[in-house]
Amino acid sequence: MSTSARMLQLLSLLQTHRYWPGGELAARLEVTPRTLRRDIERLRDLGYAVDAVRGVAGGYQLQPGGSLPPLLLEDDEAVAIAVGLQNAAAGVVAGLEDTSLQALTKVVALMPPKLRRRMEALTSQTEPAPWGRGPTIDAEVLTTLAQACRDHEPLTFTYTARAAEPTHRRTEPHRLVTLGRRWYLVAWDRDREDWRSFRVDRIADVRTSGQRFRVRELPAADALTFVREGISRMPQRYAVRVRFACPTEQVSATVGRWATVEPVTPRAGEEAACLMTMPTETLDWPMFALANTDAEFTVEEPAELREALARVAERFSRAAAPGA
Amino acid sequence: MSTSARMLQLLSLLQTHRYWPGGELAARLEVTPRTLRRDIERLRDLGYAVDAVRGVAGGYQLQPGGSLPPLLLEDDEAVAIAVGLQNAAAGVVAGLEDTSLQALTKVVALMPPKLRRRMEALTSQTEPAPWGRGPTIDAEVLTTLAQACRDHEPLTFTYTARAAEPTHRRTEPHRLVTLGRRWYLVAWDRDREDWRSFRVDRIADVRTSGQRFRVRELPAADALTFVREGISRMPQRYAVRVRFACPTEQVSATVGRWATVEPVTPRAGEEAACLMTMPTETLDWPMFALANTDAEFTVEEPAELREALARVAERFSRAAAPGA
DNA sequence: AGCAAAGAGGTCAATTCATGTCCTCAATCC
DNA sequence: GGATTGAGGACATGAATTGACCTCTTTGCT
Repeated sequence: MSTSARMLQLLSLLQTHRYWPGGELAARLEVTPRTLRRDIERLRDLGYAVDAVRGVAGGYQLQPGGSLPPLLLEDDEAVAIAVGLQNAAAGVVAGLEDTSLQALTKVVALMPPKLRRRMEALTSQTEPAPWGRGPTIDAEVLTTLAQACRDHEPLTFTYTARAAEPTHRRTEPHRLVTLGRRWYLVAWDRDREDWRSFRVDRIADVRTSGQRFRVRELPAADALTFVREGISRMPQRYAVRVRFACPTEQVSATVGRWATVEPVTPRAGEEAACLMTMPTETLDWPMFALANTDAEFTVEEPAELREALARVAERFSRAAAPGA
Repeated sequence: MSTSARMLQLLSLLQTHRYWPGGELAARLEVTPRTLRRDIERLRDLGYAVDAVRGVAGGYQLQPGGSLPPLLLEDDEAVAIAVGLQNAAAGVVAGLEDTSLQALTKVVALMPPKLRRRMEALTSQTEPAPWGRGPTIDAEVLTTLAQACRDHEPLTFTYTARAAEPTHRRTEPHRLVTLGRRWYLVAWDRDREDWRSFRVDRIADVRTSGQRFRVRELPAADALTFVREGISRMPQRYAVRVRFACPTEQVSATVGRWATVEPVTPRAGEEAACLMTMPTETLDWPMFALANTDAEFTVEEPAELREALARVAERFSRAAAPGA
């Protein structure tokens, strides 16, 4: 085995176990202990913190150092990472979408096909968050887009705008942005000769040509504002406003960060009161929040929520009726 | 620079961009193009699929090959991976807890302290799943335990059993198991001289001595059964059973994999019917499911759910009342 | 069609590097 | 104190690496 290959293997071995007796490492690498010591020295020169314990039952271990060493992952671990990152990119971990996507792109781009298939299989059976994260995105599509943006490769895909026939698009991808649990691709449409933003979950059959294009300048402050401006002209979602007759904490404990809760002045006979504001696309999740806060409330907006509540109340009382 | 270091750097460069003109790579590595070609050849010999595009504007790119190359991650990416994995280990992605933990252990063990701090900071502000995943676990505790189990290192920690004073424990960790969104450590308690299972979220102040111990044999088929036997003597949760007057698909679309839904024979006047069975600790989530399936249903078990439904129905109808 | 750019790769000589052997020293545990 | 295990210097041998120079092929551009 060549020296470089051996160094990689040594790093890999050091990552799987905490302690490695020098003799055992030397045997695994099929070199003399002296050479092993030299290899360890080389690793140290490269900046990796290899600790050694002397004496009986001594050995080597890889310590956290100044920088992260190259990670040598087992197949299963790589799949776990990909699935975890996909979740994170989908917005489960707020604020880390971009970075997660970046890491995901790197991992997916290098994953052998069999691992990719395993990942796909696992993702499809992953439960989407109960409050409806919206349509699931395909990791492969997303990472392909990210890569094309990064490397300025032209993209073609079919796009199915809502309530419309699928259309074929030839684009120069510019950037991916995430906005309210959704991913959008900002790209120059070569046929329409204009900038467009595409919802990633409506993109399919992505193909890169392998070419590269010259970057154009986006006629907006940045990609995010471009998308936001485009969306603001779209039909609006719900803007839920609910008034609770209980302290702020009780509500925010349930709805967490997805809604803003502010205290308001309580009316006569109330201990405390607060107002929950929550932009949302579906009414499931606000209803869940309402069910779980054990407090009286009134719906200020929207009327649809009031109707939905009435329907649920009826079904629930029928189900809870003793005769049922 | 040594050859091995250069190979690692080359791999790293190839991972950051898709295309690299050979000349640029050679310049970065401070070698002649000929040597670069030889390095590329070496990488190929190591099993990495380096593609090349010839001709004008040609270059190299790293393709997915037979195995995953050593991942060279940026700091941010590593943090994103750690956070994503922690989520996955916490049970967001069912069925991947073990592997995620394994990968997380590897990443955390090698993360420089500054990254670890960034990870901790991010995790703490991560929103726990809305339906209550239970107490959050500390990634560092969890990975330390995992490492100690793997490497047979004695562990000491303080354990706070429920409604009891914290106690100091000296243990020989055996295995971590996950059961119903919780992590348990199965370990030999050196002071009590017996096997115990500890809930990880109640463990604090973990310390490893760096020693190693001789493994004992667990008096059970495996660690999972050991924990399960211990838990089965604990107070029971709810076993929800609800009958819907709608097709199976309509229900399973909402509750997904957290509940089993089986078709049952419909009564007179019903199109279809099914039975949902769902073991749970809190009633929030089944209520959410019930609200979202747009179908009539009856609660067979437990009585508490019926009562909770009645309470919610009342509050909801009050809130939906026109006078409100 | 022809040309320039860029990768593939053979050959060779000079040089560098890696290896194993043998040695002494320094911790560490029993 | 002795055994074990890592650290590391010295040295001879042999293998690997490098750069220079060359030819060939592919590709895009004019």
